[in-house]
Amino acid sequence: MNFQQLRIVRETVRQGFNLTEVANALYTSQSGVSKHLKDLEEELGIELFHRKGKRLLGLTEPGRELLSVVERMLLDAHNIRQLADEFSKRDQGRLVVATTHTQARYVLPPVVARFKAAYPRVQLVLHQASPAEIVQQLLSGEADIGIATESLDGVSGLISFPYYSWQHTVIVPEGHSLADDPALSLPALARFPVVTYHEGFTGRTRIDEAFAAAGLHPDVVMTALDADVIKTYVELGLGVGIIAAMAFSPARDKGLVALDAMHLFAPNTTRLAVRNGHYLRGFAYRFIELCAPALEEEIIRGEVRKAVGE
Amino acid sequence: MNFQQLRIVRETVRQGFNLTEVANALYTSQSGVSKHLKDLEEELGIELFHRKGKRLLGLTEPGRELLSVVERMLLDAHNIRQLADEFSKRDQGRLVVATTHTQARYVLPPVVARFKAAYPRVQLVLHQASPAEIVQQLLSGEADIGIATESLDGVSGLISFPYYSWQHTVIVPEGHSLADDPALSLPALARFPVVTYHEGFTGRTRIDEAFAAAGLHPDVVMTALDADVIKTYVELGLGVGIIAAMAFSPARDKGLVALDAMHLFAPNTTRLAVRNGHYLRGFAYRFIELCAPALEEEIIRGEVRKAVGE
DNA sequence: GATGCTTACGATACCCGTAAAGATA
DNA sequence: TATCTTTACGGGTATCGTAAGCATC
Repeated sequence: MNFQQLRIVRETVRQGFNLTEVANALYTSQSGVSKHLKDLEEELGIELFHRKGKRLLGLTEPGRELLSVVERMLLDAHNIRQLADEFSKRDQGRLVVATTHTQARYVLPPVVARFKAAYPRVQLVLHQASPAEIVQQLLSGEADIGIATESLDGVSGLISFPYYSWQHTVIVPEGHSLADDPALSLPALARFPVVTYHEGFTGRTRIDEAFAAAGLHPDVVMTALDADVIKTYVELGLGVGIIAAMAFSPARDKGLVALDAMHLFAPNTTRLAVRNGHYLRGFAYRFIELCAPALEEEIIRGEVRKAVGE
Repeated sequence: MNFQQLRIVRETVRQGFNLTEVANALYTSQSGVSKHLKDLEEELGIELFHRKGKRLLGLTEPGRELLSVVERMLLDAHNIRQLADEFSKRDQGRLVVATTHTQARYVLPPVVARFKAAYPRVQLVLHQASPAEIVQQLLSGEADIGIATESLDGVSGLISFPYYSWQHTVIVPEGHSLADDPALSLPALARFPVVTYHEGFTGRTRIDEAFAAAGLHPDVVMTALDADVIKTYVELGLGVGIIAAMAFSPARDKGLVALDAMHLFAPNTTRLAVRNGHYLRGFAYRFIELCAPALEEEIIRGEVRKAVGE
């Protein structure tokens, strides 16, 4: 049993049991992949894969049990390297943060600026992605830290922490009739076509919940992934927009007016997540502290430790 | 990085940083051991060991952190093999139970008999040892299951379960004056020389606590590891004996009388322990169920899972 | 001087990749 | 037929063990 064999087992599952793809992904020959799998199966004395003739179809029962252990072992192998770099490279390295448009555009810039100043030799990579993709990138080890308002909570294999709270705001073109309304209400809002986020993005859940609770069915004429697109179409008069409050800036967004909507939609909690059992470099903890000073290294390490194996 | 290197790292610590011993323990050459360690240190870019010239003295800070990950990886490697055997060998294998004299002699025989009948192809090994040694054997992976009344609780890296409760009894030679006493008391007992277990064995703690709470200082003239030795010397008139109740049998121990002592000493709880994160074969769970039917596989697996990494 | 670690070097076994053959859709 | 897996085989490399050299105690 060696690490290459374990990597091949993991990759075989990830690549949907196509050994040619596995070989490509691991930069090796497909004959070697095939042989390694057979060798491992022979050494262990069990079949790890269901086969139909020469095709691999899926994992056997022992294969499934083995896979979970293999995943942990390869994660540990990665952890060892990270740990070594932590001591040998200290302030050099790479930090991958997977996050949504809203965070990347309106929240993280000051954090990133301060981080880059503090750790100039760390290569900071921002992966902009959907909440679901962020989860995948964390689980696969592609990303070290994930930040999003949706999807991060309650995913097995991830630990997430509340990061900050924010609310939606309503935007309309200057001179819109709603702008005169001293106290905006949901029924008033629902009389206009609505432009807002896609489902599963940037607190869209809270928006739908609010309308549903009021028994309203707003006419959502357009959904977008980010506030910039929404603002563009609100300016064109397509409808009223509902966006994250921090995405609106009076100075920048001339021609638009933001209306207070704190009383209409429940607050959203953006969460910050890391993979369970994933060894983080020291500067990763510093990045998290820059985001939310309350999340100190010891707190996060403690949570991760508690949850290992869950 | 390969498994041999990791095994060598672990063994180097276990053997007190003597590479010659490491080579012997792993059945390989000492030059290879030396080279493997250097190769690994070079690959990781850090020093794992403190050196004074050519001698290894101990782990460095990164070495210590690495060791804990290495231990888990090697445990996982072992788990993979166990897991494979579970499917390929089913009812064959080896089960090592580390336990004390008292359990081995007076409690486990019926369990062992039933287990052997149910799993004739499993090699059942009983390691008789002191509670402290049992802990060591569990932690090192030498033993699969540990059973003892002392020491097993609260050891980090082990999970233990209460197994059953029992009490001490007082034994005296036939015709001894204490035998006429209708209600035995601690002061009465303390007037005679006492023969009982060594400290750290078979509930000795409870005995000491009881006397201390009563402000008594009994004259312990002899301590032994097991009840058979104690009985022998009580028969010779050396003193009164305090032993585990299940170690006395009127039919077998002629010449001795057991006196009720339930009201004198607190009850003892014998515990059953397994190593955290250690994959157990199916028959190991069956053995545990034979000991204590309430401890089903799911319960133990659940506890182990909860505690991983603690 | 005894013990213990490192380096050098030759034999071996293992791993990888090319190529051909066999199986599946 | 095109895709995919297995088997066979040769070249390269890494690992292992012997032996010698050199610190440490």
